[in-house]
Amino acid sequence: MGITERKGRERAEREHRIVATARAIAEREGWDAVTIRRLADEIEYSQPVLYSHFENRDAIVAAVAVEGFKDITAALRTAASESIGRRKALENVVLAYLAFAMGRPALYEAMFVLPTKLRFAEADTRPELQAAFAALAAVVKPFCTDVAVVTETFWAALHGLTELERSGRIRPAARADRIALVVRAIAGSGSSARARG
Amino acid sequence: MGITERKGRERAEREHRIVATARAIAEREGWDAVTIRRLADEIEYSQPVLYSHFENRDAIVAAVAVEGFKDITAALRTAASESIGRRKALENVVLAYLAFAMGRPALYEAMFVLPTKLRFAEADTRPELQAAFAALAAVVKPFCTDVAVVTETFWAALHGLTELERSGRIRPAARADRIALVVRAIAGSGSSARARG
DNA sequence: CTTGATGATCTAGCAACGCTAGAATATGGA
DNA sequence: TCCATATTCTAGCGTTGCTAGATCATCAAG
Repeated sequence: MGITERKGRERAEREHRIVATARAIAEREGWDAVTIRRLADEIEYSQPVLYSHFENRDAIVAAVAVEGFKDITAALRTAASESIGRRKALENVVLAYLAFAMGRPALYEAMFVLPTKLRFAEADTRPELQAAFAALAAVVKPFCTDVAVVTETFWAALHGLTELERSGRIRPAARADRIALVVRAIAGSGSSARARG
Repeated sequence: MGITERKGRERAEREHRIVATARAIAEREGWDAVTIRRLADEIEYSQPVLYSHFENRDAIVAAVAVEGFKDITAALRTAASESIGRRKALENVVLAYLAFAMGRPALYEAMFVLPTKLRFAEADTRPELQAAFAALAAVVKPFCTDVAVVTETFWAALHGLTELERSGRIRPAARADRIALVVRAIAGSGSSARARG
């Protein structure tokens, strides 16, 4: 009797459709357009059904954010693995990070700007978030001893560059210069402590 | 016949009260609590009066943000001027920036996080915003040639550190280490190009 | 002083929001 | 066939930003 299983699958699939629809609307029209009524319309169920899946609207945004962390982790890992040499890896990860943020502004917004209860750097941190952090740490590690601190600061620089550029507070034209600055700050200007990998 | 002038003064004073009230509510209870009805209540006028001063709610938030930029400019200037030596000035400005952001989260949110039409790095940039940028540039200038690029990157790092720590994504305990890292990245680890001031 | 126009202010209400109580419907075992 | 359970829906509450149209105060002209 796979009845319960079938119901469970259908339920899981519906939940996935909610998240996918929310993400699609947000990326096309912004998060303001993602209303419970609109989502209910698009998945062809009434509004209360959404609340049997998620506690409230924020929980839906958070679910999209978690998807975003999976995606960015994959993007950063690819950027690192396709690079030759640790310095190039560092640089390509920076480029990949900014490309991700600029290319999917709504997704990035869900991950970092909108009020969320997702926590980092704590015991209950979700694995998706830890994985993203680890992907950043991987390319930083060859250049330092205190990996955690450097990764956090590195990440802060990337996030700051993203937000300030996205809100028009720093000059887009100077992006490459700023990136070079960050890379040099971590990898050093000359050949680093040990020779190139 | 100062009638028109008196009316103008009263109007300006009422506008100031709106902004001050919005800021006060936001800092005490968060921006969600800043509703048009609430503001109308507190200034003892009806709601449409607010719309004779500001186009919409966002414009009120923006007005508070501009006040915030004046405040942070003052804080950064003080931190710099009270420091002995350019490296200490840089370090104290970093501390002042983070103290400002952490001490007035709602104000900082209005300045950087909430959707605003305030622009930077453009012709129509408001003087308050330029002044804040200049205050950061002042302490960076002794350590580099391309002041604009370094200031933008410096600012991005500060903003990133602020946001990631405020949203619980990096460890508060490691703040001092991260700050040291940023300061060293700009000022250099040993004595900088020229001797200390 | 009265009148009429102008501008300032208010009352009342619209449409949309997140969310939920309670009715209606479908499901599956006795 | 009947009932209990679980699922889904209808309808609506309270709140939001914002606005049309009524009301009121002000002041120059007659």
